[in-house]
Amino acid sequence: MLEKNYNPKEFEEKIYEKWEKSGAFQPDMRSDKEAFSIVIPPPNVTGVLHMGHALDNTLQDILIRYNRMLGKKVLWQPGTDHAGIATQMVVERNLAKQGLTRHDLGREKFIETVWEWKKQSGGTICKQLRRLGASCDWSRERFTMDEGLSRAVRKIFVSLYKDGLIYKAKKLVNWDPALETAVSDLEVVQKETVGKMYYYKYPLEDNPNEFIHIATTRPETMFGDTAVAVSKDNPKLKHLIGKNCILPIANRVIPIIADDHADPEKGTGAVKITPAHDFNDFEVGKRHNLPMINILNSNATLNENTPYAGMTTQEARVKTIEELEKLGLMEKIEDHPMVIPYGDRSGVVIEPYMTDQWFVDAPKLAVEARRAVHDKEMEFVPAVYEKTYFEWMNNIQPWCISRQLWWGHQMPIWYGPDETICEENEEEAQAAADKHYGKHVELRRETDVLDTWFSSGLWAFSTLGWPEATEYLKTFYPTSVLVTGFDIIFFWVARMMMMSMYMMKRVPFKKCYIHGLVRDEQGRKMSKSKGNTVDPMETIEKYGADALRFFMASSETQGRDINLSDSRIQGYRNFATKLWNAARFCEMNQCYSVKDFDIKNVKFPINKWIVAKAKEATKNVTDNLNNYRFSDAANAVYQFVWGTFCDWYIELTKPIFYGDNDEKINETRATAAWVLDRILIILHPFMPFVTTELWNNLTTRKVDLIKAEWPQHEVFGEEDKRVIDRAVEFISAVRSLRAAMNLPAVAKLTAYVKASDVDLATLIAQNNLICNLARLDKLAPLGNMEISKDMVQTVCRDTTILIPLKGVVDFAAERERLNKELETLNKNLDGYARKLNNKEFVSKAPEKVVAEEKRRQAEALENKAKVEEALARIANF
RNA sequence: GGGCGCUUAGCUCAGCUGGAAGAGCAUCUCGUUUACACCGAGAGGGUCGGGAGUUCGAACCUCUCAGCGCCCACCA
Repeated sequence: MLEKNYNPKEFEEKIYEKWEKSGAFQPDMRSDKEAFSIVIPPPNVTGVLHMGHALDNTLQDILIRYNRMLGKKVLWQPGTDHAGIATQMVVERNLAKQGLTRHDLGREKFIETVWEWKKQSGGTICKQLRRLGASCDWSRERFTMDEGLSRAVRKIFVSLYKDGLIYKAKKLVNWDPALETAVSDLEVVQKETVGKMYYYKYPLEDNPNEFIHIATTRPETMFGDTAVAVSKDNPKLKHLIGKNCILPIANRVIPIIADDHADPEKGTGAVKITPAHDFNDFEVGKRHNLPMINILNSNATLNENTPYAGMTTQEARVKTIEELEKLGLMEKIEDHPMVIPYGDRSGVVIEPYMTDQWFVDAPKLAVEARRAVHDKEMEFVPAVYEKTYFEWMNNIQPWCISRQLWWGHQMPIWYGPDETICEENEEEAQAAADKHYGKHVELRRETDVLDTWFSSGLWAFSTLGWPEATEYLKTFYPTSVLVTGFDIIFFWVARMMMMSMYMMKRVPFKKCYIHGLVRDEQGRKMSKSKGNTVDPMETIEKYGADALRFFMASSETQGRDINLSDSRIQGYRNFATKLWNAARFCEMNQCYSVKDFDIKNVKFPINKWIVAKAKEATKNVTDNLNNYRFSDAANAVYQFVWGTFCDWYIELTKPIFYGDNDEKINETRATAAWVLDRILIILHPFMPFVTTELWNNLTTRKVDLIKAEWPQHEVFGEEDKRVIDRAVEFISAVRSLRAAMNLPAVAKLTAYVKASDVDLATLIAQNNLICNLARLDKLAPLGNMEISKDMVQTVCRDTTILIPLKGVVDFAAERERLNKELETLNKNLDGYARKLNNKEFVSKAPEKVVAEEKRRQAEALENKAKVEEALARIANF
């Protein structure tokens, strides 16, 4: 017996354990069925589940479960990411609590500590994914720093290097002074701020009483100035080109050069050039072969190339201004709106910084990655995201992949006395070096590690065993679909495309489903600092994982952000309760007691009706899932379960179950059980827990629900829905009339019906059902009976329903009701007439549309006549 | 500056190929019934941001105006 109440806590975790233990998540490799695979976007190994994960993984699990039920060979490949910067930061923060830095430990010991930390806290998010119901094949769990994946990283690195697609260069890069590492363009976030614009002047060398006027937001960088630029088209300043000026404080002579970077309209028209600390100036410096003076230490304090060595940039700025004022060179300071780059992890100001770094030739790799999407080898869903993808790929810059961190894949680069060697391991590197030099030489390994996204870029094939030609790789690559958020398109999707096209010559996934962000109830972005985050674990605790999942699915309309809504999640918990109670109803009525009943043989109208509706709902869910229309799919099940099965079918079965027609009872029991099973099947991908619990408790089963067959190509005929559809409409019409007339539910009424012979017969045949649900004691043909003024009337299609009220009719109210009805009818009739009198409409619109319009007009005319009749009847009361 | 979206019921949002405007929540009225009050029945509520155009027909296509948002680049 089912418990009286739906209580997800009772069974969700138990069910999951059973699934996992039974190997239900593992593909049957012996099967020759079509393969379906998804690689999970690997969460940070030390991360905890947030609502974004809940959405992302719910969608994946729906696709995985659906395809598994379709009988495919299904793999959901799970794993975690070492998340270089993020993880290193966490561990360093922990060390800081003990007053230690990573340097106190040294590289080796520090890395050991990180592994230790990973061991401790690394499992959290995977446990949480289990709680959500994610049916990943955990036996294949991978980690981006696993031996196998590390080997893949080294192999592809060497390959790229030898193909000239990885190179080292001294370039200006984004430098994070807190982490003391280079970061990529994508890891820099630009923030609007109100800063200051400083106007001051540099004296000319040949006449110190003449000046060139400068405007800058960063006066402290002047010690790195190696020129001042003006535009050759600047009539006011071009006479200065070729002269020199004196850099105050430093007292260094620098040239005034002509360069179009200097916009006559901006600032003073003259711009100081600091090639080592500004991306534009760097380009100018290259054009004019200017010296590049680095003025910063790696922690962004000023270095000995400046008079203010050791000061922070802020301190140096204050000092510089003071000095300039003393020298009488300072002119004015204005507020100035500007954008300042911050590190997305560290949150500190990013400095353009000249260092040796390693780059991937992304522009070259982008060519194939672009083509594959262009040729639809990989398709974005929704398709608009390919515009974002192309836009970025078309403007792609070399990708800085070296990080001056300790936690990550150390680059497989060794330096000999004057040679750089790239091999997969030390032995090979040594051998190559020895051969090159003709003797044994000492090698020094590059200390930089790789950007985390380098190894994630290989995820689609490295997790499947590459570089080995494994069975899994052969079977599941390319994967079927990648599900991720739009914020990851550049970081990950694009990199995976480039890496996969380069190494595998095939796309990593055939489809890429992009979803939006989960926001808070007011549509604001969730963030810890705002304090508006909601922990999915708490939601699951409160409403169950199924409710949260269903919320995610039903809210997911392609590509749009989702606003979290507690009331909606609660609503889906209620939905699960509703289903639970419907199942209890079936249980109480011994629906599962009927053996050997073939659903193809149903005879009775309500059963034929619900079978047809169930098939319709199934098709609806199937079609929508096939098109990644999660909300439509979820809503189709919801609507069928609650709106059709519970609200109508169960109500319709009651008079049968409470009656004494055994044949009817038996067939209805069997049908109810069949429909409930069908519901459990099509709802399972969305709500795997409650459906499984019910599946297992209602009767003994030959198959587990997780592997139950998804109904496809059903051969039995299209059952007649018309009879019950008519009854439903009829009942609704009577109920509506009762409510409008304020008739108490206890009052049993008689309804007389005027309709065509066919309709009449149809309705009378369902007499029992209709009377029960519409609270009538009698349903009879009007026949030749005279319509009295005491009858209230309503129309439903071409059927007129008349209910005698024996003196209780409030004629004024009734007149008002009828008049209102008449008004609507007239309005509609105007519309029909306007259309049908329009010759163009009649001649140009498809025949079907015209016919439908005519039918509506005829029906409305008929109804109008009936209403007018009724009004006439009570005119004098 | 470049790109991409959004504006539909009080709220949050659906509406896929143009053919009588939908859901959930909220609101109002009423509740006979052992599946369910985490419930049932009924109802109200929309010039589909403004304007113009294409079309027999526009929430949907085109143009335009207004407001909002996101991404990328840049601002001495």
